[in-house]
Amino acid sequence: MSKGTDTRHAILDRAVALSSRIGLCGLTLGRLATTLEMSKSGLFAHFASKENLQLSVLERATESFLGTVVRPAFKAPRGEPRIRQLFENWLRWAEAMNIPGGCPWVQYAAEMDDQPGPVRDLLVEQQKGWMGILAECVRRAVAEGDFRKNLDCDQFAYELQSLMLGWHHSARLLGDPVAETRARQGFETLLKNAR
Amino acid sequence: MSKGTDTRHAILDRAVALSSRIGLCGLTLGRLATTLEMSKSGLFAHFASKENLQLSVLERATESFLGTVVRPAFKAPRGEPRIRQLFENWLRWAEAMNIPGGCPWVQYAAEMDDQPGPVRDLLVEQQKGWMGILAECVRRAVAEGDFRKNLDCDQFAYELQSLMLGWHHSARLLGDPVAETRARQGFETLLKNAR
DNA sequence: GACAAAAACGACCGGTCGTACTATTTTTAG
DNA sequence: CTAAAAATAGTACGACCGGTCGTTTTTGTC
Repeated sequence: MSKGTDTRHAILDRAVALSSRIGLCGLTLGRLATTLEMSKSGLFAHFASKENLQLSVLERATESFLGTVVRPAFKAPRGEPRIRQLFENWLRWAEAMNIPGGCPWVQYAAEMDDQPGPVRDLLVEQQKGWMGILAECVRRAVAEGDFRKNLDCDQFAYELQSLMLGWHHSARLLGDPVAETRARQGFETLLKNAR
Repeated sequence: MSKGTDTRHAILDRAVALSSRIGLCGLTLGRLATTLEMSKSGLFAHFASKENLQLSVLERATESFLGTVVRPAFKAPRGEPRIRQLFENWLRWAEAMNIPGGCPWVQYAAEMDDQPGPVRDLLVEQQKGWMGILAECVRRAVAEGDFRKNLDCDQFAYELQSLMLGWHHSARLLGDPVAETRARQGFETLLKNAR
């Protein structure tokens, strides 16, 4: 790997971590450069524009998410076990990837939902993709016989996603020590109702 | 009412609306002043600091929330009807108050969860208060006999809050046309499991 | 080890940020 | 009606924003 792509990766990893705390808009070239101990202009040269940097950050976050949450879960057997693993990996991925601000998607989703443009468009596409993966796994679980035949799979995905957002809110903002227990219990209820 | 407090209210109403789209950090004095057609310094004089403005915005948002969501719901009978009304009012309050960016709390929660300071502290206090109201209503519903005796009321509040966050995500970011239907269905499931 | 290409740098641009101080206008009370 | 008080506007500030440019340093190849 050439030096260029090497630093680019380092920049993006740091950018994902930083933006998980302060958002994609709050992320500034100067601040990012400082934490990387490099010059702002040197950093800027890799991306040509801030918007391009933001898009690259989103792409890097997806790579990370797929590699840490999705792909490992697909090693688990189809059906309920795989959904369990997805949930479990999701709970862990931010800390596993040393992302200090918790799941970046939660941050990005809230800040971009009223900021039209290419960045939002990409984010929406990525989030729809994730919801699609989730729903597909549920459909698979129905096919496997783990869940009842008449289950509304998109509804299941919706409620699971909601639980994850709720966990983030409760754990990160409110600092509730039992947030994870609550999320787990909600998840079990969700499963029970699906069987 | 004196002229001063009058403009102050006008400023804060506009600030809540604006910050629902761009957040408390993205909210700038200059931009806020421009939309109000007044000078930046004239606006600034009302608050003495940006942090103070942010705190005032939070207080104004709570006033608005209590007046639009909570108090009207408390006119409904104790128990399940009141919880139903809380949910219904919550779904409507952003548009009812002409807040263009959807529920400001969702925005604030995501952006402040890693920004220590008085603003975050106040927000956390407010959100805990809201969760407390929610849980208290559930406890009341148990006492009324609408819900089962062994219901975990805090868990109920947690899952209801999650549903609301999920609705915001699905409706505002993904633009899912059935988001509200999904939220309602999740709510009904929640109620059914609680009876 | 020479040398071109790639990468990183420092200085600087116009503009906006929050904030401070002063001046002017408007509101209010006697 | 008028003078004090309150509200608003004007101006200036240092810091930082995204972005440009020319220069220097590093890298990879022959």
